[in-house]
Amino acid sequence: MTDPIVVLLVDDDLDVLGANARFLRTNDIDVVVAESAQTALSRLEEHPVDVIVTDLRMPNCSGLEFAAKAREQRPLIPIVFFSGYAEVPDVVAAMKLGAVEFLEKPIDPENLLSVITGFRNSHHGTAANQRHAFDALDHGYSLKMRVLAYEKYLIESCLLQHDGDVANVLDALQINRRTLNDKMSKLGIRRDALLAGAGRKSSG
Amino acid sequence: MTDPIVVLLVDDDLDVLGANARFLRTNDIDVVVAESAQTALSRLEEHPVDVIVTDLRMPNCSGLEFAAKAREQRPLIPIVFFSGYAEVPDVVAAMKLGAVEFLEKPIDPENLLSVITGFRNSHHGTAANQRHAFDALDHGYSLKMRVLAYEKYLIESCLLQHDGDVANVLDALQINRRTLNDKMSKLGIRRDALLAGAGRKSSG
DNA sequence: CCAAAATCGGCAATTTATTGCCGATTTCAG
DNA sequence: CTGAAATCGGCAATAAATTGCCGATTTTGG
Repeated sequence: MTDPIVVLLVDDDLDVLGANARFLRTNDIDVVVAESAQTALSRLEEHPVDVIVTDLRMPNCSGLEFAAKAREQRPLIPIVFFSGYAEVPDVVAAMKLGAVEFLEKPIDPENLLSVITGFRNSHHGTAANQRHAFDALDHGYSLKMRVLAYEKYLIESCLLQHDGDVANVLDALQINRRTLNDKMSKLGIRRDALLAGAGRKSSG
Repeated sequence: MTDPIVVLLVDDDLDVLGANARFLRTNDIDVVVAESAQTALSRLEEHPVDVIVTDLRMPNCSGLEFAAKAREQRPLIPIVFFSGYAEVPDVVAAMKLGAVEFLEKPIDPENLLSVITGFRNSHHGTAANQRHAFDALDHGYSLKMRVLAYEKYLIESCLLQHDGDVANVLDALQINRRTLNDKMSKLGIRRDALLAGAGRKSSG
């Protein structure tokens, strides 16, 4: 039995918020709730959140603004939006921001659950932010070197995201197991050291 | 400014198709038209297309299916969808497939033009908008795809930096000329279009 | 127009990467 | 400790990328 998934659920409608939280909890999801973007940002600092599920439309601060700020704290965290009156531009903006899913209100609880648990197995949505940091070390090396460095970065990120579960990494990267092992060897990626260094997710 | 951008415009409504094509052509866009997904795939083989602009809903083959097939031929080509009755799941699916933009019908021609020329301008300087297309591929794509996207980005940047001088690029990237040509062909990089878009610096 | 230089694609030899199969080792739960 | 599951590396067949050489085409400069 692995650690439960921690979901940060954000909705200004307290009835809906409570109902969804209750449903997720009965399905072994660890739910942290917030009724506003501001509260949610505080919760994000306090708890080791794995997935953010947020309403797009909220009174003070829109879901998009909240997502942008949340990304500053947690660049790699998957964000799921939901909304009842989403216009196409809203959806496009959310997806460009790196949303991994966009659900329509009213939410089908079973669907939400399957989306959330889906991340445990195949984790989509690598953040764009992290690559920006990566790009900094660019100039002066050969194409092959830079591409290899990028490949190394991608594999390490994916390994970390999947908590070292090789089978999941193979699925996410769509790569042969033997090939992954060869690449890791050649690129000097050590799975055990990576996990030890990251200090597996646990209590926070 | 000979041949800035080649756009493959796909729409089963021939009136709309013709009108949009005409408008783009009067604005120095090289437009290849197709009234079906099947025709579009053939056009894609015949012409050096830079951007695909396609209707989401078409009789035989939906825009999503077409986009998936088009990606097999040209994995990194930017795709812009438009649709009049788009549901949220459609938009989400399109964005996950790597769409760079999603427009609503009726199309504002000026808006379409600015989206398309946005790609051209992106070739200037640090390729900010190009990065968008590049980032879009990050959602659940294979390691190979992501590495190819990065390789394309590096080659294009280097070409621009050296003002299209292939000999300098070979030296900078430490790569064989034959290999560079193969990669450019495979990745859909066209030196002339790249330089036309960036507006070649004349001297020094 | 010509001539020189640069760019590009076809082809085949060479090198490298990918993959499946085998068993060895490690990890994990009881 | 024991058995089951997961991970890893060696090896060889296959697939793909890289490279040099050839000439064709395009661009540059008179």
